[in-house]
Amino acid sequence: MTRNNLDREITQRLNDHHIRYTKGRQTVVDVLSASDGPLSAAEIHGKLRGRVPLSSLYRSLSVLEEAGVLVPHFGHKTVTRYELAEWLRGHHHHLVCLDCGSVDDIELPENLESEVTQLVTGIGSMAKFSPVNHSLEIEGRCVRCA
Amino acid sequence: MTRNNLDREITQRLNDHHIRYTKGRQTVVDVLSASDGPLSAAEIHGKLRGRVPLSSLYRSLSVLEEAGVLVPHFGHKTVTRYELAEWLRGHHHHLVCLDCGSVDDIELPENLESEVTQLVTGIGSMAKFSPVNHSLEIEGRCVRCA
DNA sequence: TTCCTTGCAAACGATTTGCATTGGA
DNA sequence: TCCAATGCAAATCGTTTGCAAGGAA
Repeated sequence: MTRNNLDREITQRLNDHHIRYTKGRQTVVDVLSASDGPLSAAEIHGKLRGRVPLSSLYRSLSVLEEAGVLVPHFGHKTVTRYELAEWLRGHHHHLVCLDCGSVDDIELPENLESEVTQLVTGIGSMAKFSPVNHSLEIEGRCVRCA
Repeated sequence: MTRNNLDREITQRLNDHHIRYTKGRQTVVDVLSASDGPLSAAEIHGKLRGRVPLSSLYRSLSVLEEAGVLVPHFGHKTVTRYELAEWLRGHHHHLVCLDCGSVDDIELPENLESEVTQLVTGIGSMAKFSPVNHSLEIEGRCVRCA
């Protein structure tokens, strides 16, 4: 999705939720959309050179999460990382490096992804569970740490 | 795995690591092996009616994690939940309920599981990533909340 | 004895909240 | 104007750590 499209979509969505798309919130979205993996509040804070106070960041994050713009990811450690929601960022899975702790997104080719979806559907009916979404979390070593 | 087997395996493993399998640590393992999903320190503390102080629980958990007996699971929220490691508990995936937050384990029939494994292997070579383990996290609604 | 484990209390780090101020519709 | 959004500082909550006491080898 182009940056303009992203902006339009989000503005729209926030309007629907009667939430303002303020400068601070745009900043958060900008940083996250430029990232290739989920980021924590502290990481975003760092990328903004501390210009936005942490408390405001946390507030922006939770507002954007409620609106369905962001999704939290709980990879490892005590910190929560966020990324753009699927309808903005596309469906993907995660590669979690056991050594450096980095979390990278990965998009599967269509055929593989549809296999996963079928699997999930099957599991749902097998377990009397109604799947809403899924994520394949793969732990291992990234290229840098291998 | 029977409870006696479990005990023997763990004792062995801890011996190898020069770590004592004390009463407190056994208690933690007992509670976790009786559970059908990962539990947080606070939850274990509750099940033990507060008889074991939280700080000791946390210490037991981290010792058992280092020894490879327990594995942390970061489902939702800020709390870390633990469960027995795969070599004790068997490989499985997670069903995370979006409403009540419960995390249930699910074991896939062999054919489905091998599909997942193949997928993971494929993804690894595709992404220059060395998979060590994987987990399919399915979010949705459990029977109770559906 | 010697080293590991435990309990308690204090310390920490991530996140949340109260309150006064600022800013946008 | 009026309510939502922000900044700051204080409060919370999960988790970790220092230190003295208890236990096993």
